[in-house]
Amino acid sequence: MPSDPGDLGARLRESGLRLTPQRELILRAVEELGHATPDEVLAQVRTHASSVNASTVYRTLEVLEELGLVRHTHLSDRAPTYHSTREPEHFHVVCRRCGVVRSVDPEVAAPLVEALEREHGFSPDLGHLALFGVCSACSSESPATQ
Amino acid sequence: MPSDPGDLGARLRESGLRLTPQRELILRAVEELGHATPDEVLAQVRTHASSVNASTVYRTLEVLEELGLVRHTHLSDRAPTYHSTREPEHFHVVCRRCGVVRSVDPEVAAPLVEALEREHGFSPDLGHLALFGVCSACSSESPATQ
DNA sequence: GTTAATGCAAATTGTTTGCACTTTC
DNA sequence: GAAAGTGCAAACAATTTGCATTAAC
Repeated sequence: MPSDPGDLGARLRESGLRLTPQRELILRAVEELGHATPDEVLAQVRTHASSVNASTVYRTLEVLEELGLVRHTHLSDRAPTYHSTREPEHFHVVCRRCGVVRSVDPEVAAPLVEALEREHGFSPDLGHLALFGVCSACSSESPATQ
Repeated sequence: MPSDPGDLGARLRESGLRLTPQRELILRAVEELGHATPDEVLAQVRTHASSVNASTVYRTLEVLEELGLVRHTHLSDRAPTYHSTREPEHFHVVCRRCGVVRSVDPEVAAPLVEALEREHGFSPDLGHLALFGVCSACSSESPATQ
């Protein structure tokens, strides 16, 4: 699912921004990795190109997020992870014990979304959501341990 | 709702840990502040006591969390915020535009919890959850802007 | 040729660690 | 008085910023 550079260029130009090889490489890296921290994106870019600077990665991820081409979420207490918005919208569940991350169809959360809108006038953004907990494999293994 | 020092002391002793003035002050600060980052806790402690070291705040919040007396969640992309578990269990919704944080009864998310358990065998921990989105005041003000 | 974008190095922010000293039990 | 806890300073990780240089348009 490599990125279509024309699309990126068009989106950038709409906002008076410029298409650079770094921006193409960084978007491509995010798409290849699925979910990745800025550091991982940097490492991935370096497998293709000689080098890109870390600050360029941060600046570019910010730009790509403003353009709506990537999103970020927090899958750990450490660095955020970015993913392409070409993937269908989803939220994440993360197992605290084994660390496994699964993407979940937002439809599952529809009742929650409706209740929050109805009862609190609040429109949640599920794309940013990561829910921590314990997966089935881990809870059957050692139900007592938290 | 100041903390009962006897309770803290008892919990600590159960685990072979010691009751210190710093630990009392830090727990008290968290309870007074409602939701606070380590930095804010430090500042609050200093309004009572001459001084406590920042590393003691980090170490103590970790201990208090292990004892189940406080919990943390991520209400921003920056530092985590801690709150007392004396508050009834809740999760948080955060408005991206005005920054307002509201606590929500976990009952609202019961259908989501059940669906995740049924369909994915996943038991989510709502206490750690912060949902980002837009509150009613902000969405009526300027519905177009994200 | 203008202006945006990048690279680099230094500054910031949030957090952790090693170790000598202090305090609790 | 033994072991746990604290303070302090230094190390660390992730990110941001200022500014000179480079590249897109």
